Amino acid sequence: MLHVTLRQLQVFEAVARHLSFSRAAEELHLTQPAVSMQIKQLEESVGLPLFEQIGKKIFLTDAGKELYHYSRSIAMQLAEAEAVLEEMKGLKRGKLNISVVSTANYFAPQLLALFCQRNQNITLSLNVINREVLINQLANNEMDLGVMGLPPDGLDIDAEPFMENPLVVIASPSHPLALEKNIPLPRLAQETFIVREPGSGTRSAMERFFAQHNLILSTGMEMSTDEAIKQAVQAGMGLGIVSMLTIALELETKRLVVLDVDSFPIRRHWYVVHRKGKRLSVVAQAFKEFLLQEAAQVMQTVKA
Amino acid sequence: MLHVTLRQLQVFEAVARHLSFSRAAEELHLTQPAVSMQIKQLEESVGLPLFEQIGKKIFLTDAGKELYHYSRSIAMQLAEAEAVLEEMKGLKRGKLNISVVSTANYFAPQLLALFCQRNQNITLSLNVINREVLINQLANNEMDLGVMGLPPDGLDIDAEPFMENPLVVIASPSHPLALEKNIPLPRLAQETFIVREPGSGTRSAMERFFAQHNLILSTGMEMSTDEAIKQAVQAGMGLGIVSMLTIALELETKRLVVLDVDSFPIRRHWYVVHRKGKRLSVVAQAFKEFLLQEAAQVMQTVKA
DNA sequence: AGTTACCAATAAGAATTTCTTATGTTGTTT
DNA sequence: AAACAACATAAGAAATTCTTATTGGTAACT
Repeated sequence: MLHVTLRQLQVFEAVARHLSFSRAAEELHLTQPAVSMQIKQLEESVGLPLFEQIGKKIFLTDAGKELYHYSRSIAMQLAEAEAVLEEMKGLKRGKLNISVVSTANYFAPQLLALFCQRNQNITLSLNVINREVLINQLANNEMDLGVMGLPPDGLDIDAEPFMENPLVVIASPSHPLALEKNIPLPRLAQETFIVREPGSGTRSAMERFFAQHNLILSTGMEMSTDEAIKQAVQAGMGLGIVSMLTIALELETKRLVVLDVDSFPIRRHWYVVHRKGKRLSVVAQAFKEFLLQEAAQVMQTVKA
Repeated sequence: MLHVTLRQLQVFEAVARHLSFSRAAEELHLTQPAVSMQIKQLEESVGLPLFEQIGKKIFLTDAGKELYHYSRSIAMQLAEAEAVLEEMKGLKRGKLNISVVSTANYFAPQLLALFCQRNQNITLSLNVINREVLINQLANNEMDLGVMGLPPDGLDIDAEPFMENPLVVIASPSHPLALEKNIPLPRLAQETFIVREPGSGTRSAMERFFAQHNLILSTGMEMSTDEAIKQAVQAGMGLGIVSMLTIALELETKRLVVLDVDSFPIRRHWYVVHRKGKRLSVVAQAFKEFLLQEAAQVMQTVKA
């Protein structure tokens, strides 16, 4: 490999531009011998003379002309790199890789949209995956930030709650319990529940809740999305437990109702998570703070 | 300006590629701490972290990914520059700027063509100009090599003869002297000569020759090209003095004849010239040697 | 848990590179 | 011939880039 230094190329570029060692030295705030030496070394490692002196003036040799071309090109690249990195420091630009758990799909896009609107030039990629995959990504550092309902225990995770995530029992409006008030919790044991697949956050939260209250719930069908559960509940196939945030539309259009069960809603939160010790990029840090400080309020506004 | 070194970028590129400081150190035949330091300095001058360590593995940050892109690009440029310069060293490639005096136009192209044929990848530019302009270019280092009939005295010129350049007297076949033998030189004083413009090499050689032999020649028309002189002589407007090389075609087709005058032909030579002290490029050097060693022979062959 | 292995960070000093000052050489100008 | 302008050269100072030796932290294996 050619043993040229960037310094040599910079000096060379200046000399070639001025066609003068002394002028170049001035421009670079160097002494003239320093320039001479750099050029000499450069010529040495290139193996060809780059300048020729005819009388008082100096000229570029053919080799010099070629190298001048490349020097300028490299200088351009560097300047561009500098500009890009400088922008990244100022949050003006950056990439943000976010993974959210399926359920968050009902509100995350709105938050992301708002954040992007405020901070132009940010390239954002949103990954909607289930809880298990997200935990995997977290372990392998394949994303900047994650949003999930309940951070896992084992791993070293930095998780902070930023918004409420009430789980409620939903039913078709025609369900016998639809109009009742203060339904006692044990009453649910008689009902069939349509649940998410094992590994889902909602599913495990639900199981833990029933276990805590010494209830055995009869699970009917398993569905892999909240959307499917809502459909099944609407069709009268049983009750469901979902995040309040996912059913705004169905409540409004009276396709579903929330049952008034004792001890409900289950009070949970949405967490923004990243692996402990991960150095967040400026953009990621900004988005995290945006979530912590404004997400709850923003979602309220949207709902109203 | 960013104070990055090429070394830093090289080291960074290796680390980014291997995602390991130790592997990069091996590849570069360095110790691991050396790599650590280079990266640290690079991060310092960039102002952003380039890697992040999660557990045992390291990953590129966004800034790192950007810089990686530019590092590779710069490395490519350098490799390309190296290849080009390496080729130039080996004569495989190069540029050659040659200026020839107008008269040389009759043979120079053939020589150049042969040289180019032998050495592919050489970019050649041939400049046909008159003697005065050529001397100017010589002084200003605006060309690699020149070909002229008589090198100027004043300047520091390195001139070497490489081929004969006999000047002969030409006439129309219908001219009274056309068939005479051993025409005495003074006889020419009665004839009218069609000559090149002042400043032309042929013109001054001619004037010097007549002055040496104490003859006053009567010049009729002045023409700025040898081609025009030949036309005029054919038309019977007088005699001409031109280089033998320029009239091969006309002799063959009997449009012109060479007069058998005493002391003729004027024995001159073609010279390859460059400013003294000029560092000839490898290509230029090669062409010069080609002229010195083969030109005469090649032109013989072509004529025959 | 304790041990081992691996990887990167840090510290100190050696080797190398890159500067500056001082001076020499060459070609141009007066 | 002398003065000037421009690059080359030499020697030593300053800065950098290495190496060796050591520390700290994480993961894997008894």
